[in-house]
Parts: sequence; C-alpha cells; structure tokens
Amino acid sequence: MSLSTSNPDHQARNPVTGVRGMNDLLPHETEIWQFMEQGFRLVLQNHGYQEIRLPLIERTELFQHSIGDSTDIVQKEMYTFADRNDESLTLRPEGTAGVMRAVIEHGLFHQPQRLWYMGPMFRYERPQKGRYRQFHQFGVELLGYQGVEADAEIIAISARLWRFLGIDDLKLQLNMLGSEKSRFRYRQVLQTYLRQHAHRLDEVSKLRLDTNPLRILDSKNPEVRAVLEEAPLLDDFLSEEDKLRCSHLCTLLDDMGIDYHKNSRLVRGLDYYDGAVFEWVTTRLGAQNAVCAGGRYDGLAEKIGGSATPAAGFAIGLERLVALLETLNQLPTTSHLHAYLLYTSDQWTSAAFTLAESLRDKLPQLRMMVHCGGGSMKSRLRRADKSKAECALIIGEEELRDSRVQIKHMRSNAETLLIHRDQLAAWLQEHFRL
RNA sequence: GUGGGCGUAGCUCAGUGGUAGAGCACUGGAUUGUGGCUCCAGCGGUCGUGGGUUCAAUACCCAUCGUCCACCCCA
Repeated sequence: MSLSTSNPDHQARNPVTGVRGMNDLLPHETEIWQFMEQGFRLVLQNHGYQEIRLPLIERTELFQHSIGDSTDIVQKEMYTFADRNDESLTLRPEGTAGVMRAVIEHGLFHQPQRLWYMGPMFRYERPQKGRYRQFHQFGVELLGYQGVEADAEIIAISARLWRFLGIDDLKLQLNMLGSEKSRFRYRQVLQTYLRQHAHRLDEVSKLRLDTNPLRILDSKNPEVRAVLEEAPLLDDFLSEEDKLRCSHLCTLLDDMGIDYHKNSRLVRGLDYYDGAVFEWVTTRLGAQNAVCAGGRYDGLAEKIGGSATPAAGFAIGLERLVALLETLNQLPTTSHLHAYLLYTSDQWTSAAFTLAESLRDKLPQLRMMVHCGGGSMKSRLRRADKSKAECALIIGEEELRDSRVQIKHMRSNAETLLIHRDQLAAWLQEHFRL
C-alpha cells in the first residue's frame, strides 16, 4: 500500500488542514489579543504578581488526582497519550494543577506566592461557540493565605481587569461551597432527596446521583431544575466558620464596591474547589457564558502529594473574552505606519533599501514599510494607501538626480514636499515626534 | 458522544434538473511618475468528497468529511 501524499495532484485537491477545534489566530485578530494580554500583564504586575511558565504536557496522574477522576474533563476530555517509554502523559486541560505541581516541586511554598500564567489548554470536546479543543486561559493563583482577604484580592483583580479593558457587561456570581466536611453532610442529604425524585431526572443527572450529586445543581434541564426548586440548600449545611467566611468576604466586596449575585446553585466542575467559588458571566456569548471562573482550593496541594496549603485563583477563557470584546466594540486603535517608502521603477530598488536602512538606523522608532513587488506607479501608491501609512516617501529618477525624496501626505491634502535626503530623518523625527 | 443548520470564486453570498453569477478583494487601463471617487476590462470555480437516480446533477437521494449552533461540559 502506498501513500498518495507524494502525488502533487492529490495534494492540490486535499490540502493539509488544521486540526478540528484548534484555531489559527490570523493577523487581523492578533491585535486585539495583544491588547488584552498586555493589559493583563500590566495589571498583574501592578499587583505584585509574577509570571510562571510551565510545560503544556504533564503526567496524566497529576490531572487525575487534582481535577478528579470522576469529572468529565478527566473521564472523556483529556488528550492523553503514551510517551515512548510508555509513561502516560496528557496535554494540560487547565492550568492550576501544573502551577501547584511546580510550586511544590521547586519548594516555593516557603513563602506565599502571587502568580499568573497564560497559554493554551486542551480538551477533547465538540467545538462550539466559545469552546474549542485548543483554547487559551489567563490564570491567577494566590497561594499561601488562609484568610478571605485572599479571595477578595483575586476577585478584585478580576474586576479590575474588566475595567482596564473597558468591559462593564460581566456579572459576578458567587457561592460558598464550604469545607469538605460541610459539603459531605450536604451531599448525603441532597442525594437522599434526589433519589426520591429520580424518576424526574435526566440520564446524566441519574448517573451523577452516585458520583457527584452536587453537579446536578447547575443542570440546565427544566425538569431537573423544577425538582431542585424544593431541594435542600447547601447554605443550611455550612458550618459556623464557613458562614463567617462568607459574610466576611461579602463585606469586603461590598466595601470595595464590587457587585455580586449570590448563586447557591453555582458549583464547579473540578473537584478541587472548596470554600468560595465565583464566575463572571455574560449574556452575550450564547451557551458558553462563563468568561472567568475561580475560587478557593485549599485541598489541592495535598491531593497531589504536597503539604496542606491554602490557595485561591481564577482562570479567564481568552477566546470568550475576545468574543465579548468584539461584541462590545471595544477594539483598540491600531498604531499605523508613519511612512511607506516606494520607488518609481525597480531600477531604484537598491537606492530605496539603502535609504530605508539609514532611516531605521537614525530613527529606531520609525514605523515604515518599503515597497515590494513592482507594479505600476498607480499600484505602488495604492499599496501605500492600503498600508494606512501617514505619508509616502517617493524616490525616482528626478529625486535621485538631486538627492531628494518626495514626501506625499496620504491622510490629508497637505502639499507634497521635496526634501534633501540628508534632512529626511530630521523631518520625520520632527513631524512624527520620534 | 447526541441533535439540527450550512458547505458555490481569496472573502461575503445569490442561483437553476441542461456543466455557473453578483458585491468586495486582486491586476491592468482611462491619467508617459502620483493613491482615495468614478468608469472600463481582466484574473479567478473539476459548485467539499465519493457513490446513486437521470439522456443530463452544482441542484434530487445516500454516505462521508468539514463547519456552525445547541445538548453535554466548561474558561
């Protein structure tokens, strides 16, 4: 059997495509991503957080132990493969587990850590609006603080990120899951209640009855939701300490002027959450409405073999945030070129490139594009126009004869200038305040 | 994994059982070396792929792949 890939005809008809659910970010999109990323970096830097960069691949067991064996992510959404030595490895489906692993592994827990990360995550799911197999998260982790001021700090940071980006559309949903002990008691009671109404539950919820009954709480199924109307509330099973933490956190948020909505049905899909959890949601993105989610996970470090360490954090789905920015028309203004250098005929190519190099040497801040690809004068100027440059710098036979350069303003009707090439850099510096 | 919509030019989309069109984009010209506006011309498609029905399929049927949306799940 022979592969047909060497047949050019076959290749022409079947070009290699990208992988399903893994998107290319094309040039017209990267601008908004850079705007967002630079904003994030700045805000986090201003809060004293440091970046951490980690491998995309971890041992599979890391995610099994941290995210939880019974979760959908671990059970059916991970990109898991055997390494050449038969070790089971996995493309990270989220960032927190890796951060905890690295912090434990490198002994960073001797003092609290304020960390952020950004990068691609991988989950094998059917792609949909706001949900892709390779997607990007920006995450923040605050490690080593027991008190709710840590929860308040990360929520305040998230709120500030929205403000920085000019987003006022997101609403904060908040819930208190409580300690493992309170959750366990509630779980029993909820299970008992739901078993009595099992005939009204859908298939998925029935399966969850045994594995993870709390997850049924955020079901979208109307019938299931009807059953939940009468269900016992998690709030009633919280310990005094949990309640105190909750009210303290709410007070802090109130004092900072951060609005929130208490949602007792908000449970998270990853097993490691406990204490306060939150989501920032929008109504503008269809079904995948959570742009940012996080909470406290004091138990996580122990689950992956570290010593008990309090921790809180959140992650932002960047594709979703970009989509939101686009609906809100919060696009940044682009920084256009100052100049487009063109020559009237290809016989002056060398003169043009020589001039360009000397200008770049003298003016490192100069944003200039040099013409490539020949064409008529008309098309050369049209290219200059399309480049959105402020002015065209033109050289041709006449200009070269007496060492001048023509400056043509493309965005105004200001008169065309002829300037000696020795004075061009000075003129550009002055005109564009370089 | 389940359900539904959609695959026609680089992009956005019309269209018909008799092998295809528009707008935008691109190239050239009207304007010997001067963009934008206008006009003219040109380039560009085995109508996703494979099979079936038919004298004839881009159109109808089946399959398959891709894509989008929703379920599920989550950021």
